[in-house]
Amino acid sequence: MSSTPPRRAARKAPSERAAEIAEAARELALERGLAAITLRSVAARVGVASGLVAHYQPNVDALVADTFATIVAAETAEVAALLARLPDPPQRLALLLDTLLDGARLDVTAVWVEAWTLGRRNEALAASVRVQMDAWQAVLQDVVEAGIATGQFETPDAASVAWQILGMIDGLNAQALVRWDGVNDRGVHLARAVEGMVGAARGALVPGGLPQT
Amino acid sequence: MSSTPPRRAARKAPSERAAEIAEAARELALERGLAAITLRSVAARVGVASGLVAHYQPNVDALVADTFATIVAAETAEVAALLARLPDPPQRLALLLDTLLDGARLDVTAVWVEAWTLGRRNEALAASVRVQMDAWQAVLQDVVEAGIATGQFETPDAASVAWQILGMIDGLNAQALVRWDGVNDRGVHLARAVEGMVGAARGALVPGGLPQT
DNA sequence: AACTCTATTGATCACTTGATCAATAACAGG
DNA sequence: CCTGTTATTGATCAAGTGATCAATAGAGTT
Repeated sequence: MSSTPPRRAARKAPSERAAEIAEAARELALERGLAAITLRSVAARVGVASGLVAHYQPNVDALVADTFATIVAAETAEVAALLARLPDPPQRLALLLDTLLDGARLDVTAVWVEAWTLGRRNEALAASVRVQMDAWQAVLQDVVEAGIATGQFETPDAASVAWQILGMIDGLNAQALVRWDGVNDRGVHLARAVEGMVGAARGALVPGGLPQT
Repeated sequence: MSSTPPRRAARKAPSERAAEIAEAARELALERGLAAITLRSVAARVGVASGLVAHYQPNVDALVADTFATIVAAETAEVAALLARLPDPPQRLALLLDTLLDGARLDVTAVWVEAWTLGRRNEALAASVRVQMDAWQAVLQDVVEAGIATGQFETPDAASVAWQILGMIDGLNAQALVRWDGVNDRGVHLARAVEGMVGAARGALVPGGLPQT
């Protein structure tokens, strides 16, 4: 019948507590957005006083920026790891498009979109956004350049094309955030568009590999 | 040497004052974002007491939603009017892409992106966003269908392609909001991608009309 | 000129936020 | 067993928010 268990949180090693705080902030961001990260909300989730959260971060802006970076870097690494297993550049690109459009990461997309806006008033976050965008672009550029090397792609400016593809993916995902219905064959349309941009053969990027049963 | 001019704002017709408030909110949104719309900030800009702003709107959420709609509807109408002067569908589509990517409307893009996020907590705004997205999509679908009618485009699903193009434009513009550099030939790449999606002839959508001097 | 309607005020309330800091208590090392 | 370090607390501050409403005063009508 003990109503409120222990009144004081167990003392932990700084690194451990810092990790708990980071994890709580991450969950909050994915569930309710970056704007839901406040000293009190994070503290409550960890089960700790608000002052402790402040103790571990110079300010809230930094916590938001770090949280954004953590979430997005994990996504980038995850997708990059997926791609690394496929040797063929067109297959890699097809898998990338397919994976990013499958709707399984809409919570991350919401974080991206929010970061674009919040970055206007949070310089640390803005810097983080630029870093993470560069990382994504690098992943894409790698694939495009690999395809050029094998002769399966042809484009004079892999970097620009990579940026372009990234922008398209972001836009389509942001759209999916607001409007699910109305758009059919998102993957197919995008694949077709990207084929044109990288100079791949028609159908080379069709998601499911070979069409038809 | 009169320090504070008139202490009380001149009494005006409700419709006139409402228009002033709407205009002030619009300017604030374009300059500092939708989040900068508060009872006090709008009131200060109009030169009026905060209570008066509240008097003209049921709540702040509604003012934000209305402001968003005003800004975006004006953009849509402006671009639609531009297009109406060109008879040829490929030319219309090329002009549309070129216009939306020219960077002259980045403030509006910022409002769009912010609305996607704020819509999560402001139902009126979310509804407004859906309406305005539909309006944009309709403009695009019109052009695509016109091209199909003349035989210059060929695609089985004009509606989906229109959504897709819209998503791509939004994404590229959002990207430009954060990163200006690094991306060359945005218009050309997008034109190439869209040509593929609508089934237009290669080069049919190149911005400047005929390439080369 | 008196009157009525209502646009306008601005003080006020309840809340939320980030930040600060003296006080407390748990742990480690001597 | 003591003692010093520091993780942790929670009250507190100032700032900002949306909303409310009695009081005020301007303008049109009679």
